Amino acid sequence: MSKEITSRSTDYSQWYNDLVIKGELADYSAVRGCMVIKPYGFALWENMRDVLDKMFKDTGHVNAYFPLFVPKSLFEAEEKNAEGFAKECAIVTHYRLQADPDRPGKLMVDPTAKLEEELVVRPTSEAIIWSTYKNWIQSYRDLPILVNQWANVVRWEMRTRLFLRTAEFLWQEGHTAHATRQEALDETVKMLHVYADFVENYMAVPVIKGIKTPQERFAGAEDTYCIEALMQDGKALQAGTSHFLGQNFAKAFEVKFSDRDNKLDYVWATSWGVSTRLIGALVMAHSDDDGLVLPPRIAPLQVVIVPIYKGDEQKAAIDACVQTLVQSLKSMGIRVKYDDNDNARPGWKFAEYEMKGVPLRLAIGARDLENKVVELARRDTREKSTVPLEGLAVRIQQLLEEIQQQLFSKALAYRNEHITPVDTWDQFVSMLDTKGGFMAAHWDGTSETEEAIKEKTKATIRCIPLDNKQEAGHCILTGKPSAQRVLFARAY
RNA sequence: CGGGAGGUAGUUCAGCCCGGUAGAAUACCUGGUUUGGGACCAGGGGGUCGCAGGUUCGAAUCCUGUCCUCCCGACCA
Repeated sequence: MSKEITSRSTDYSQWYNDLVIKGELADYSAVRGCMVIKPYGFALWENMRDVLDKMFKDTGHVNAYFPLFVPKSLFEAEEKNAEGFAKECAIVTHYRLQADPDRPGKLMVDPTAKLEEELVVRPTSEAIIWSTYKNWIQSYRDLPILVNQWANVVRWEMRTRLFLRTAEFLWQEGHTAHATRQEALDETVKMLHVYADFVENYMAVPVIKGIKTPQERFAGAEDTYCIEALMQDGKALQAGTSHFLGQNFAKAFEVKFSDRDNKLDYVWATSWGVSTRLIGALVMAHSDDDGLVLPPRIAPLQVVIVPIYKGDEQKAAIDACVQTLVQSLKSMGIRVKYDDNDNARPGWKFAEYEMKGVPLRLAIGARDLENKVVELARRDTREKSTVPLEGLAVRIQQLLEEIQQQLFSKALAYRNEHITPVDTWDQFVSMLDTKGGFMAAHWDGTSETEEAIKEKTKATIRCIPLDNKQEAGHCILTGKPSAQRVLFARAY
């Protein structure tokens, strides 16, 4: 039919696009590199956002909102940060349009409405936020500041991909200010763990927690911590980052505080973020050639019920039975939909909800009603079974939990199988090409070698895992001594 | 930004080479029969052919420009 999906083996990229478009997560838009997030995709984002937001609040953070625009002079204050983002900034230079005298009915930029100072559309908000924190902080009593903002940002990427890299995307960015280096470091690591907790336990995507090399570090950070996930095509995806910013932004924006001994010092900072890119990770981690597979804890719909009937009489009997079931499911907090739309037949609905990744599907017909059973189908395993109506709601609740665990276990097994220790250059190259995934390899610790490896293989160091095992060895490229293995992969 | 492909009905596409007033499937609307894996019959509506210029008696078709998308590459906290 018109909704066929390209298989992963035929064309992985096209498969991904098909899922996003045909699964109705998002659409292309009239704006280069920008997508429309459709209601189903946005419902998914809302679920993710709500869980994360609660986690942030449970760890003492509060939400605020800062402007979309950053005056250029503020933006350039922290030089490394500005330099890192300069190539992908959208700039507002004018504030008015006027009728175009040469083209009736058309508009042109009013050349007299040029801004004194250009405004940068935020690619990240450190600058505007730290220029504000300057006014909020005078004493150690004003610290810490633990603020998060849910916002959109713009990065003018050369090549975009739905969810994975769009010119505009939604995210949250935490920006915290602390009195001591240690406190800021603790916060950086704490939020990394929050992210890992969320991605693993709600999205069912296993991640490796680690530190970026200087080469891959956030512009303006002293250290960048990250969580790295593995996709089904063997490429890695950076799923979230948490940055220890040191005193860089405090110095750039002159944010000082008096400590207990009345000595002035610069404030210590962190920032951390995850974005709608996580949806891309989710899609690529679990889905199959029949469509999306969504983990129950964040699936917009957890259960769909499809009636099968001949005539109004049967329909009415099924309605009555389903109504009770729906009520008990809803009372347990389960997101359920009874799809009794008469325009689509059962087979069509089955295919549709499989495409959309609904974890559980119930089919109930007159035959089932007589036997007091329903047909229960799992999206993840495609298993179908006939189960009694008696105690169904509880069983569904358990099953959703089981599916959640199963998805994680499966993804974890795949991920673990794809961390390959390699000891020679030939092995490194051939495993990258044939198997993919992470290569655990020795590296001499220099940016030059890292760059050379990237140039030769397109593989980058995804991270140095936290609590990494120390082990003497030799760099796979240069043969120089190395104290530990780091994780290389080709990445999105 | 470089290379390749593409934009025609809501959607997927044919028509373009060789200019002559726009087509299929599907979706949609109406009525009926249906309903346990993407139903069937009958009738019906829907497109200034991405946009802007140009050539021509005449442009979906030829030419120029421009916008948007996809794939590969470069770039990318």
